[in-house]
Amino acid sequence: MANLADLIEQHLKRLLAKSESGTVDVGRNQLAETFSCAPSQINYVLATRFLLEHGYIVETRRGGGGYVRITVLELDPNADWQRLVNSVGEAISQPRGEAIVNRLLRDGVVSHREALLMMAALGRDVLSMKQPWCDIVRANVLRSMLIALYRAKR
Amino acid sequence: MANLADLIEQHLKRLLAKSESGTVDVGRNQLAETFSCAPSQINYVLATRFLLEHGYIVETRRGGGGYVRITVLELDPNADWQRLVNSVGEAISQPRGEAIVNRLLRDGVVSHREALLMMAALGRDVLSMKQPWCDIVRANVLRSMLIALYRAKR
DNA sequence: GACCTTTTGACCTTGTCTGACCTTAATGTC
DNA sequence: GACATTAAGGTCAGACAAGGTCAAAAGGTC
Repeated sequence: MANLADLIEQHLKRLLAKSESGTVDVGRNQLAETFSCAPSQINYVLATRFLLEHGYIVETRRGGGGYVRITVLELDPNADWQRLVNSVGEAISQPRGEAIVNRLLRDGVVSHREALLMMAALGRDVLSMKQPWCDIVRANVLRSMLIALYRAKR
Repeated sequence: MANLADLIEQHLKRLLAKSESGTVDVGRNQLAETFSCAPSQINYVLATRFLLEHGYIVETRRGGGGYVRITVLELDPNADWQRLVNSVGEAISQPRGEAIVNRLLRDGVVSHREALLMMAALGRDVLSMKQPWCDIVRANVLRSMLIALYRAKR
């Protein structure tokens, strides 16, 4: 438990816990400097510990004034959302994706227009690829949209 | 958000929001003076944030009494769909895709939630592929969503 | 020793900012 | 009116400031 990646992970999670907004901005190079490591080490930590599946959103920007922004999603493990997001899985077919959207529509979670928008993004011909990839990308898109809705909930 | 270009962008957008006519006239050198930067920095901001695809028209005039005039170009949701869909093209980068969505939001064509939904579907890591394909799929997704919105109009 | 995780370094891409030099328009002078 | 002067804005290459990627080396674990 004494490796760098764990230390950096803890550091970031402490920062997140302290922040009101559930968001921290850090500089990749600066953070690497603090921990005396290669900048790409920061990417490793982000890629292994701050995945969407773990309830984090990482956004970055390059160039002057660039940053790494981490946002924590307070996912309630009992909430229907969590189950919903899990139900998407690694890959999902078009009919199963549409079924999820239809249920959201029926339950009044999304509007008619929102449902149309989601359907439009899940179409087979839209994600014009061969089998396994098509379903994987569809799962990514759907999961990402579900999380966006969840975030918009407040 | 600590870079000059963003500050100047915000400044100009505030001016535009305050203006009745949806137009502002500024002096390039004077503005550069205000922000203590090179005049060409102003051109950089105009070229990266006030393009036609962002919904702005920039006109300038040189010589004595010269000016930079920025006009907000409002999207007409009944007429501009064709052009909008065409502007997506065969392939589109994430920033350009987001610019289109931002414009839809700005002009009240989509709601906040709808915009979030669209953004969620356009993310880099969501369409987890390498270059040209990533942009091609993003274009398909965005085009499909625009068409869905258009159809929902009736 | 096979396998997984961590760490680094070389090289890449994107975004910002400046400075030197260019073009155009208005105004003043003869 | 011709010409010079002055007052704008335009262009572009290049420096600078981030973050991204990937493969290979190093370190742990069983």
